[in-house]
Amino acid sequence: MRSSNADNIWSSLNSSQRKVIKTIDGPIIVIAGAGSGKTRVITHRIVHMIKNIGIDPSNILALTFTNKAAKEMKNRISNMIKQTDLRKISLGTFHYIFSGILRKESHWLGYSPNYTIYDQKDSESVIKKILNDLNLNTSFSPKKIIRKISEYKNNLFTYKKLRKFNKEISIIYENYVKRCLKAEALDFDDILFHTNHLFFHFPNVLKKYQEKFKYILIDEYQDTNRSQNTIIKNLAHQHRNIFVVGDDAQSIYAFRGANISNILNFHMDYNEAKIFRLEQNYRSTNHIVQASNKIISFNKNQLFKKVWTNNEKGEEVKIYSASSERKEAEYIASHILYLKKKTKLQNKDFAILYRANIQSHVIEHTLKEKKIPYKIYGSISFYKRKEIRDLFAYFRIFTNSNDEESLLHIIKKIVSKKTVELILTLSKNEDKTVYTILKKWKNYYPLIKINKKTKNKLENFISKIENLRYKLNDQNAYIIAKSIVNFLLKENKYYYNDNDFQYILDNIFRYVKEQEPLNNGDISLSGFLRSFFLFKEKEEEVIINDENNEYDKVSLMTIHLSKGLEFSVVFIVGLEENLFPSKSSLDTPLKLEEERRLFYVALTRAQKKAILTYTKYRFLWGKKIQNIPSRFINELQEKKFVDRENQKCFYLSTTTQSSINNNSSSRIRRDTLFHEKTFPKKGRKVFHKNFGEGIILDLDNKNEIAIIKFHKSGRKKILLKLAKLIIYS
DNA sequence: TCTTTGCGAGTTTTT
DNA sequence: CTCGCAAAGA
Repeated sequence: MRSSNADNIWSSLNSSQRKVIKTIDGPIIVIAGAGSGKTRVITHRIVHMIKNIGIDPSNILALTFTNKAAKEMKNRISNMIKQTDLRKISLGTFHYIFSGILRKESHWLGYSPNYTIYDQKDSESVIKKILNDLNLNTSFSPKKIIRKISEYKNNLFTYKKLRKFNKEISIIYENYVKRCLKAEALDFDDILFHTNHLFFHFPNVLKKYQEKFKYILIDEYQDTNRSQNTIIKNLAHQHRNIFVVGDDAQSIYAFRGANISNILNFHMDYNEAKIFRLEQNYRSTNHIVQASNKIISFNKNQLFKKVWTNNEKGEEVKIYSASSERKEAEYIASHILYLKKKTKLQNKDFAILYRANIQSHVIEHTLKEKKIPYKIYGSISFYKRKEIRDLFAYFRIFTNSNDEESLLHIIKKIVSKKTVELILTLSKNEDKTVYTILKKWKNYYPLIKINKKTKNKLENFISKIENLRYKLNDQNAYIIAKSIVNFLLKENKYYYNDNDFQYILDNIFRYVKEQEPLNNGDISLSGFLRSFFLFKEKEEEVIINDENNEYDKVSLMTIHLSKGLEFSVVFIVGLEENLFPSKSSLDTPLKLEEERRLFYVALTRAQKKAILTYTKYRFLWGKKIQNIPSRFINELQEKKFVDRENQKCFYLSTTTQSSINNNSSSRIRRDTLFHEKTFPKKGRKVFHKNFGEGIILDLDNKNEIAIIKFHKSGRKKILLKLAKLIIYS
């Protein structure tokens, strides 16, 4: 029997979407073009499965790549089914879902359920210690090493297998794995890697989850890496009810190990698989759809698909050429104001998308100047603050006392470096964790040479921590966190002694509360930490410059972050060779195609209007560079759907362009052309992020260092290469 | 032991 | 410039 609600399920769908939803059993792959109602298909399918077919919601596993997508899906479903049913669905990101399973099954792997999650900073610091300990002098930075290890893990390559190919990295990798195990810590890749390990070595556990997850749905399948795909294959092996949705044209995470061949090879893994295509675009105007089709046609590697639309033609895709990045930003700002006046558009209907985060500075400044409220998506800044990192170190050792990174972070502030080193050596010799040594301090301190004061300090510290841990056992996250803060306020005279801290704490909790729909009511401290460390990267940072209008803001973000979103008007900025496509992508055709897909993603975010901008000169990384317009602009040279707002900008044919790219001497010559107005010059007015307004008094002969007189803070030497400086013309 | 100073390195995209 | 680290100074 169908309720009226269930009828609504069908009314908003077209016939091909309905067909996709009605096929429940067996492997299914849906190739869904941009704007074809992908999310709607997944959400309605889930609702249909539960309400019409009667499938138990706890048998459903739905995986997404971003927290944003998971949240969006939950919201949409929640309007159509019972709350109790919603809670039973396993819906979330790969990392979130499998970190939960690892918590439940951790005993198989020798971990505590309260294992710590290491972020990249933690991993880097572990690598640094390893390099120190092993006395290795590699040419690779810890960052590069951890990226390499990450790549291996995502391809399920163990250090043992690696030994033959790259001994040096393999040894570091091995040490890293052992240290993480000892600390009971998992990094992002471990969450997937260990899940694979679990399923591979413990068939009974695998069987349990195969039985539980009878129906598996995966969004953005083109972004799965090997590690993820293997988990899925194992889980789906028994019931084979696997439903994946993807668009090869929108694969933009190859640098993270995403492998398009997963989508191309789906029918090899499941030869009975049914293939559906969703090709009608509901999002964008005809001109935008045409332009994006044109762009993607330049890629050789792709599945056959023809995205089309019945929507109105709309305006042409606009291309604007500015003289400098400052002028580019001004154009964007004034164009927003103009469109707002002319139409009913609000701030929130606009998005400004860029390739690299660094491009946001000038735009932010200009928007502020023109009093346009905006918000910027990116990493959260408050976690970078020292107090917060300290506080979280305490949180983490409360849930997992073996977490070496966090413990050392704290101890370093209490005793000297030398003492820390002595303890570390002791821990190594005795093969005990640092926390164990401190806990049985009476047995251990006679073994090392330290003075009485230090000895007492540590003794004091550990007994207080142990007391508190005992007292707070099993309390909820909020109570524990509050007690820790109080404890710190009493103990340490340093930085936190005011309401400031309470405010920050409230912020953290509010943030996690916002994620609650994803977190299914887990209120333990380790649950809190898990969601915090898995979600924190994606939190949006809102810069308030208009208190009255909390929700109506222009969005600024990288194109990567914009995936899955849509806006009426989209600005894609900085369309210049070496920036977009990025410099490092130019050496291989494969990387270049990924950049093109990235551009495709950007363009297809737009519903009504897309505006592409590029500059002739850009002040980037300390140099004034004369830019060549991006090849993507060239690829759109079709009068039908493109409108060049201001000029006959100097187009180069593709052949000329590539010859310029290959010829580095001509590029150097271009770099040295400085007749543009917004570049540093004596007497020019500037604005500095910290020092405010000023005037350039002098420049060195390479134009690298400027002497600037600031109205407020006086004379300063400024390194142009790195200062976030805005130069007025 | 705590604070100050000085130096080198770093810019693609992120779960 | 900003961050982190190491060595010198108080």
